[in-house]
Amino acid sequence: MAPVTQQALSPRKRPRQARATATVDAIYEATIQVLLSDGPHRLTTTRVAERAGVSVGTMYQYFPQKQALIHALNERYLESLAERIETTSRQQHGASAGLMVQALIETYWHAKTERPEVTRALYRSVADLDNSALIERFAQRVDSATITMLESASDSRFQNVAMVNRTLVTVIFGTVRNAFERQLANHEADGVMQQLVLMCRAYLKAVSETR
Amino acid sequence: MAPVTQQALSPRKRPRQARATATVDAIYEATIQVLLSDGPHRLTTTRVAERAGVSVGTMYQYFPQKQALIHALNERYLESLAERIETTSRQQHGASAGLMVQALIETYWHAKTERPEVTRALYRSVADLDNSALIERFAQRVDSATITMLESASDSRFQNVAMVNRTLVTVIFGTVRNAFERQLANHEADGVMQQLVLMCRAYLKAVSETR
Amino acid sequence: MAPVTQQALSPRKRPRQARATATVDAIYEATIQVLLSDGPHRLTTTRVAERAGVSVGTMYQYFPQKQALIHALNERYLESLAERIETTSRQQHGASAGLMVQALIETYWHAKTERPEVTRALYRSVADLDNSALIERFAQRVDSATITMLESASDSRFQNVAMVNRTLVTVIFGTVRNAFERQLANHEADGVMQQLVLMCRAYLKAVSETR
Amino acid sequence: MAPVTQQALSPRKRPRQARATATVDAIYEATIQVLLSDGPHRLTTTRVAERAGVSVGTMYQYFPQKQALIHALNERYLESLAERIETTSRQQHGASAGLMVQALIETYWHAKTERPEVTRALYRSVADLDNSALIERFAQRVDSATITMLESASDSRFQNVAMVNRTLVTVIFGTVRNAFERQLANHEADGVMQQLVLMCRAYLKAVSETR
DNA sequence: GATGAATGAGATTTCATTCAT
DNA sequence: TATGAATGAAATCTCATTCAT
Repeated sequence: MAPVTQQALSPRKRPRQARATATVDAIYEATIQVLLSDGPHRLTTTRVAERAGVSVGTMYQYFPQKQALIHALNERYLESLAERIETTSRQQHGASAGLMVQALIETYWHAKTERPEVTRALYRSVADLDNSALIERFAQRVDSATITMLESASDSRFQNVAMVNRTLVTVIFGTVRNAFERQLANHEADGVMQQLVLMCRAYLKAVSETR
Repeated sequence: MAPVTQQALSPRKRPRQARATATVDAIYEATIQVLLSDGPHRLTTTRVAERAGVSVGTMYQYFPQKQALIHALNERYLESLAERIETTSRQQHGASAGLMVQALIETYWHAKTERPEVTRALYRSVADLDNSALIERFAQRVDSATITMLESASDSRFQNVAMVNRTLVTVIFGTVRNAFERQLANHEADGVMQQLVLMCRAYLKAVSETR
Repeated sequence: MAPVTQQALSPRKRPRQARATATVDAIYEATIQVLLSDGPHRLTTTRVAERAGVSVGTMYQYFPQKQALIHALNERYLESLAERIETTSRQQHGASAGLMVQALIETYWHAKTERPEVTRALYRSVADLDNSALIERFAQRVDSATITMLESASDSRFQNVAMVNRTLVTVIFGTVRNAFERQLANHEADGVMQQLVLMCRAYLKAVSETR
Repeated sequence: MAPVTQQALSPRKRPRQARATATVDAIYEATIQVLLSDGPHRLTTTRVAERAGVSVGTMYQYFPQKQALIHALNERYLESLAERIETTSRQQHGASAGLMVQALIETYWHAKTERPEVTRALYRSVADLDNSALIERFAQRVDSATITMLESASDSRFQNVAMVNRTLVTVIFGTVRNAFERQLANHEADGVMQQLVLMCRAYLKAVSETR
């Protein structure tokens, strides 16, 4: 396998013709399908190409390495996740802090559980990929959105909003992932999510000054 | 690759002699080394054997499949982690609930961060392994220990101790993993851990009846 | 294709068992066969392995890259060529300068023409290989042998033996190669070789002082 | 790859318009560039087209096969080389034989060294090409020109002018190539060229009858 | 004519696993 | 029992060539 350079992770060329765009989309979709049906270690370039209904050669026109595929997939996923969180943050602007964390938790949990196999596939796809840059970018977008939200809370004010935010985000994202991966029964998972809301609220009350 | 059967995942034979034990240990150590230095996709049987100073043939005496290696590695790790948590749980028996969660968080965080590369290597080794059975067993040991601990709290009593425990464990383990993986700066990570203690205590206060 | 590092050009491991030695020899022989029968651009790793009667995997145990094969082949060839020239140089020690160049020309010409297809195959195999290091080493061995020889000439003495030697070697080797590659008819090539002897002798007479 | 037929080696169509000529020139130039910067095994049709600023499709209008490109390149090169030699031969018509060989050596050496990378690139481009026909044609043009020249020598007359000429040409061209490929230091190469002149003159004197 | 997307055979290379010694 | 040579299926990736737009 060729060494993975940063540059090699971005698509080799942008599709210029309509045909090409369709091809790229088919490849994305096929990647997810293969990840789901065959698992990450059966995610091979030939399999993806076959499932996408294109030749390997075509795939390599757009993704110069296998890694580029997975990278692009994660990029897309984190992109859409960030957008959902930003949307929630905007919607909760000016609400009470309690409602904010509740909305955040729900958004994230839904994002992870609405297509659970996709989530699982993505978690597992990552093993070989250095996606710390992606994560970093994602974290910054999220932090910026949630801090803005928290600062607008109608009922609370925080001395060290950065730390409170970092704590909340770390706890919520970590807990959701863990609940997801522990494969809790549905009612158990729902219970944990409710308790998580409770917990975050108790925390917010403890660290906020009333406005 | 031969299909992975459950039976095939356990070492082919238990080491009976001192020499054999040393060999197996060398193999474990070598696996971690290779994982760290070469990454999971360069974790090959030849490389591990070479690093361990044995021949591939010998390695296959102890681990009938490559998967068995990784499986055994994770088993060992979770085993020792469970033991540490059980120890902590015993030590905190009868303490206040607040001290309990603090001890739990510290134990888990230390376990993850004292050899961070090993932790990272193990996280990454898992991609292709179905380790849900391992996780399940680990979770049960932990739950049983922490529930016993929580029930002995000197200052609190919980209506639904199972749920409270599940919540705490999910939150703590999830948060720790997330803090670890986000690669927070040291002081940030420490801050989050302190806040996590705070948060868990606030939660416990909210859901407990004074004894 | 992986980038060609210098290290990668030497055999990956030395054969330790008799079986392994036989394998390596078979591979060398097969490489020449394929080069001859299929031409350099049909020299593929699979073809060589097949012809050698081993699996590709085995071949890669000994030659980590396709280039390593060709490199080894050239190394072997230049090695034996250098030996022949050294032998000739020793044999002509103390002879007349005229006999020396005659012997040198004959040796080189025979070496090139006794298995002409092999010679041609090797010339063509080189296109992608940076064999300047090999050539350099070869040139030094040859220079050292021929200078020693020339200095011992019974009938001549040279002011600047290094230059005379460099000239002779460059002219002889170049002319032989060119005669070979121009595909002259046999009698034409023989004629040129005889004239070359004549020419070198005339040159030697012109630049030497009688002893 | 389609089998290479002789007919397929000539450009598919002659450029009739100025635009077409420019395109073909750009392709030639690009071929050399790619050969120089990427080496012969990275000489791909796509790369050449890209460097030439045309599409692959367009390139295939002019060169129906990749081989045709290299063939045409060599043809062009040998063509211009032959012309230079013819020019020199005409200029030296009637001069002394000594001046003739001197001029011939200088012409050839300059032709090879004025753009050394191009020379090297061309040498390496040839591996897979059967260019014996080209060489043959080139040799005949050269022979015819140099024989005519030699026959006009003011100071010498040769019994077997064909053989003398063949010898001179083979020696000079072979030596120049070898000096070039051995990568001699500049002063060494210049020295060899001067000695070569000396040598050829000594030879001519030995084989000629004074006129 | 020109373009460049698509093709797919085929090349290189890896690596889990076996088995003769 | 230990060794490590051998295996070969399978993976990644390339590139000459075609052809729809």
